[in-house]
Amino acid sequence: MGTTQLESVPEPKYWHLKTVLTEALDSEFSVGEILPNERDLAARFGVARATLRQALEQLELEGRLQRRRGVGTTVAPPRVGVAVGTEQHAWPGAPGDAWQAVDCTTAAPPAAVAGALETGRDEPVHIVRRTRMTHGQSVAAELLYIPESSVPELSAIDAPAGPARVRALLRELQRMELEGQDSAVELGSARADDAKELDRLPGAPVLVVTTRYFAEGRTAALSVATYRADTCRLTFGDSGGVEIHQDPQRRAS
Amino acid sequence: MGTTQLESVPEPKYWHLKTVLTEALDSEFSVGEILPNERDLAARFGVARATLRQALEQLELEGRLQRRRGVGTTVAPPRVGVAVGTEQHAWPGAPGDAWQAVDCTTAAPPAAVAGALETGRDEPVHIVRRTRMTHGQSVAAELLYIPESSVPELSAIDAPAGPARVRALLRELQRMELEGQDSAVELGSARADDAKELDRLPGAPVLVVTTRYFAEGRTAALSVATYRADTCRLTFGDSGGVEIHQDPQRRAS
DNA sequence: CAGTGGTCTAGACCACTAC
DNA sequence: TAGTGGTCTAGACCACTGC
Repeated sequence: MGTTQLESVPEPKYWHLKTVLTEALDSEFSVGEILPNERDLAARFGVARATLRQALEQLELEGRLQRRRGVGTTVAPPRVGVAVGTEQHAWPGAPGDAWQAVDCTTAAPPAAVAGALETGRDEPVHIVRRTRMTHGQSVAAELLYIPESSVPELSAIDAPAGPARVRALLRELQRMELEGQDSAVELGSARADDAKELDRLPGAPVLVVTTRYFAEGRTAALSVATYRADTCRLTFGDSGGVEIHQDPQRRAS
Repeated sequence: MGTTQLESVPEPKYWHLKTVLTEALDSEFSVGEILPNERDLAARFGVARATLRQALEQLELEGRLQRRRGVGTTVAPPRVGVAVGTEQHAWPGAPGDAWQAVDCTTAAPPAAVAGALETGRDEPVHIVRRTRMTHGQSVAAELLYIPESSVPELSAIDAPAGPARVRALLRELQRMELEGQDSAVELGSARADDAKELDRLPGAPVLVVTTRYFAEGRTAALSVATYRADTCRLTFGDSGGVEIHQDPQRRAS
């Protein structure tokens, strides 16, 4: 009765480790600095390497660390804010667009895309692959689906391949009046092709932003953009975003 | 020369396993169904349990599975779309608000919050804790920071504690004209208190939505909301969101 | 109580990077 | 070639759920 033992829950080691490392990162390391390797760190903390890795994985997920095979673990810079929802809507490819076209094909859409486009599974769509750069690093890869019926002029003349074709496609889109758009954000893991584009390993956590563009009473285009979750903070709305990390810890100064 | 050996890269086992399981989930299982336990599954696929778990973790991250200690692994329902960016901005607590207050304290703000509020580190803020329910399950936990200077009337009269105090606080806020708001979304991991609120383990992946509310030429309130990343799809914009998962796999029917 | 997922260990080997 | 992080194994024990 009345033992002083509160909190009988033993905190998992990797959780405690993460806390310790977080504090160390805040106080003793600066951005870009390389940490000791995993074997040394594990030994220093007296845990198995797998346990240490569990803590490192979480810190990487939170954007505090960056790990690269063959190189080492470094302290990551703060996440960059990337604007994904502007106040005034605009077609992809409009002036000021941050995206850069990579290539372009025409094929039958995946079932899920066909559903969102409310188009038949048989109607081919143009698929434009684009990437988005910020501060010299690529932060997102996008697949832009445009049904042939959205750009009827283009399919008739069979435009040239490559970048010229992309330009023609987007120019055709912009001739319509954009009636609205909406977006959704969810967590996903990078497919092999996206991972390559983003310089990450397959399965890396990404924020998937799906945007529908409405024109002429239907969905005229669909964009599926995958952003690096470790380095990006997606901003919506009036101004440039907020500088907050989820770090409501109070430090007794 | 010209060996047929393409793709000399050996695909990691857990990655292949994930693919196989994904296909099985699509074709052979229905929502809510329970999978065999991890030890059986690992044996069936001829891998160590840790390897199997790596695949399951990714599937849970993608919202395909739900795992609960002591119970088992079940097939998750599709993610629910939750609206976080309405076209017409509104104060927290406005009519139609999906949030429910839990409690309320007054304290010095964490340093990061003080920065975003552009208030002194010394000025106390009201901290309202709220939760958001959808379809009978809680999907988000929020901390709402309101500087005392944003609700001067309230601090003067020293309102009653509990829910009544929260109502008084939000009522005071709504007397100001909301001049704008902006939001940012980033990936995080659940703190212990949030995890408890969300019925998840600490460290579970969450989408952190940080919203600033502007009034009278400054930031009048700050909301930090953590959404369950496994079950939620955050929607912004005109209509109710998109029904797309990142699943551009084409099935040869 | 039996059965589940969660944590942890002490190894091993592989893929990649840089010198 | 040496050193890094990434994958994988075969165990063990713990915390939690439901009967």
